[in-house]
Amino acid sequence: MGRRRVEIKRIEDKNSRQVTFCKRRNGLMEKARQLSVLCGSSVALFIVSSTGKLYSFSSGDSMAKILSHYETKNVDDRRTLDLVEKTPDYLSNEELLEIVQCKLEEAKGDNVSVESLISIEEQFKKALSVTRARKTKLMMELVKTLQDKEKLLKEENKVLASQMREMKKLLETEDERAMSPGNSSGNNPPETLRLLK
Amino acid sequence: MGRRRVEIKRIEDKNSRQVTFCKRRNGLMEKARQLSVLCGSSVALFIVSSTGKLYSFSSGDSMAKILSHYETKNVDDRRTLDLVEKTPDYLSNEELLEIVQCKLEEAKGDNVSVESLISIEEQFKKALSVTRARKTKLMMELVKTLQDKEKLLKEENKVLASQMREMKKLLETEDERAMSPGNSSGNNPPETLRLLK
DNA sequence: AACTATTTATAAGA
DNA sequence: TTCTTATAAATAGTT
Repeated sequence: MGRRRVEIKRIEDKNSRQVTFCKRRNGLMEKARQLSVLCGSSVALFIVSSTGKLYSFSSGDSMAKILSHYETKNVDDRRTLDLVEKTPDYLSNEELLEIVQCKLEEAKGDNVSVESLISIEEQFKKALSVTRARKTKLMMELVKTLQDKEKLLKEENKVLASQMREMKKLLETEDERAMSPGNSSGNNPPETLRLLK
Repeated sequence: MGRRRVEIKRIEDKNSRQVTFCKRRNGLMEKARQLSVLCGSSVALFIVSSTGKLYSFSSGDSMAKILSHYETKNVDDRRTLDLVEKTPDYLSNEELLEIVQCKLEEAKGDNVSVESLISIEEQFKKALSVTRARKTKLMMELVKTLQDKEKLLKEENKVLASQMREMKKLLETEDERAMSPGNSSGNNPPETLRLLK
């Protein structure tokens, strides 16, 4: 949406990359806000520029709410995982074989054609494939969710840690002043300095 | 950007809210991806629908770079995941079939017995089973690791938060003292108290 | 930081 | 639901 169409690949020119980053970051944040308002959904967005600066948006009561959703989602995760655990696919082949052999046994006396049995086997295989694919997909999604979650928590951690540092600095500054009140460096007049802290 | 301008406020009609959610969620995810690619920035996006379903995007790379003390583990995760992704087990059945059929073709002119072919097939199946089992195990372990990591990070978070509360309390106490100097239970002289403000 | 020519996203309709 | 289309919005290149 500009003067010309742009390929989605890393912008090599440092300057225009910076400009684009700024523009699109703002756009993305605004879109995130709009989604959360329009649809009443919780949204958390973290952007780290290539220079390491963090920008974040989160809707309403923010991370706490989203994290509480995670709590409930964890239950779902467990359920999914249990389901997956109870589908030991390395047995399915043999099970399938067994079932087919069972059918074969049944058909011994009758005039069931080999062709129809082959077709049955193919059907079983197809069903197995589908199930297996679904299982893999589920697990991949679960892994992705967990990795994203990890990132979110790390970000939250980082934010907390930086707030901590700020506070510590504040406390230390006050301690220093308490120890040597006259020592404050600055171009501000003393009265202002006192008030500023 | 539609047939008419739309105010950014909660959509009351449940149905069109759902439709809008779906459309804008996709749009937002795509925008997030584009930003991360174009500008080489790390982006993490979490969306929770009003019905509680979680959608997330995160750029694969350098988020971890910034949080370097978790880096090595993350790299391992990625590697494992890549490995797993490159093992699409729902194709294996057909691949196996193909290989066996290939063998069958080869053996056409020769006097290879059906028995030996069956044995070859069984061997293939066994190998497949083992691979599949190993893959599942790997994924399960990865999921477990990630869940443990999540727990750990949450703990760390909790600790940080409580330390924060402690500090805040400390700061507030000092503010109070500053506001009413005569009331201080302190060993600090008045001059110091004034400075603490 | 502002300005537009364009592209892109999407609201409403089919 | 999915596709189509008219229009609003975002933004690439420019000033």
